Amino acid sequence: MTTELRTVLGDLVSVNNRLTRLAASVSGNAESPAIWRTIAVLRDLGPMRLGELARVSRVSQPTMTKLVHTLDERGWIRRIADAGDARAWLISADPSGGAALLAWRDEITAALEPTFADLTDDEIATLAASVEIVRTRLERARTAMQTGDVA
Amino acid sequence: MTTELRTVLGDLVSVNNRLTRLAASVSGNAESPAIWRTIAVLRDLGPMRLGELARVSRVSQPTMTKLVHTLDERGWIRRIADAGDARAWLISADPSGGAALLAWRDEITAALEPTFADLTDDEIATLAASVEIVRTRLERARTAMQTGDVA
DNA sequence: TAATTATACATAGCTTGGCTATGCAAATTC
DNA sequence: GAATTTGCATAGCCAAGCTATGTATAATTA
Repeated sequence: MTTELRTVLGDLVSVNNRLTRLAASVSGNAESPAIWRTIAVLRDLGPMRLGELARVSRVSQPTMTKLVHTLDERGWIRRIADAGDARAWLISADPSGGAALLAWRDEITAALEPTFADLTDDEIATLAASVEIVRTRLERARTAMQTGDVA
Repeated sequence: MTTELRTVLGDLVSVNNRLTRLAASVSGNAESPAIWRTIAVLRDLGPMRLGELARVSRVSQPTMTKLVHTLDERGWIRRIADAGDARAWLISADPSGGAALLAWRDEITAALEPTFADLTDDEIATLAASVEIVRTRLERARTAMQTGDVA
């Protein structure tokens, strides 16, 4: 029923909010979630223009300009001039950026692992299935957005 | 196996990161995730001292002082003097804060619903189960922390 | 009991992530 | 060729996060 779907969605966002803080705090807090999110998007979806990267990441274009600047300073992305449009850049994840992302994931998963160590195989499968469900909806929201939809 | 657990945990944090942005962007962005997270913690766990609220929320004490100040301005929490310790306050969710939280949840879930509308009952159950799994681990991390543990 | 140490919260000051408004140059359209 | 649209950058603001430090109360201990 719709009521239950809404409840679950609300709980999902709420719990995620706290999990994100937990992940940030168990890592050394060296880099922000926004940095890792941006690299992850680039790795998952491939090189794209700055504006599209902003839309996919659900941040404003100026915010993405800043993030890309920071990532560029770290050497974690490449800016490739877009042949055919002198205004545009293609933003691509540098291998070092991917490596940094993996290192961060290692760090937080190692820190979180004890707390989740007693999960059964079924529970792990449940989490994996949920990740897939949310991932497909994020992708859907992305493509819907491109066609002018709201959510 | 452990490898798969780590992969799932990393994916979970990554996907949540993007979902949090989606939720923030579909809402009017009127208030920050930190505000809602704090009220949610107070509602779930009941009144507590500012310092404990900071630890549970995984933010520093000065950050929580600021958040509580903002929440107080909105009238969404109450500061109750702790009888027996003149330094301490008990922070309690005001009914208006709970109402504001529910209104925000209504807003974001209404906005997200179309994207998730085609979920089967099984998929909804999977999401609900995941929420419960993560919630229990957050609670475990909280109590472990109080006994001096790291994660 | 008086002095010391520890605790609870507040303040100061910084960085980063987020936003809107605006500017500028290149593409596109008329 | 002029006007409009588009893509990114800049400016300037606020909130959330941090560390370092201050201040008052508790707790401890000499």
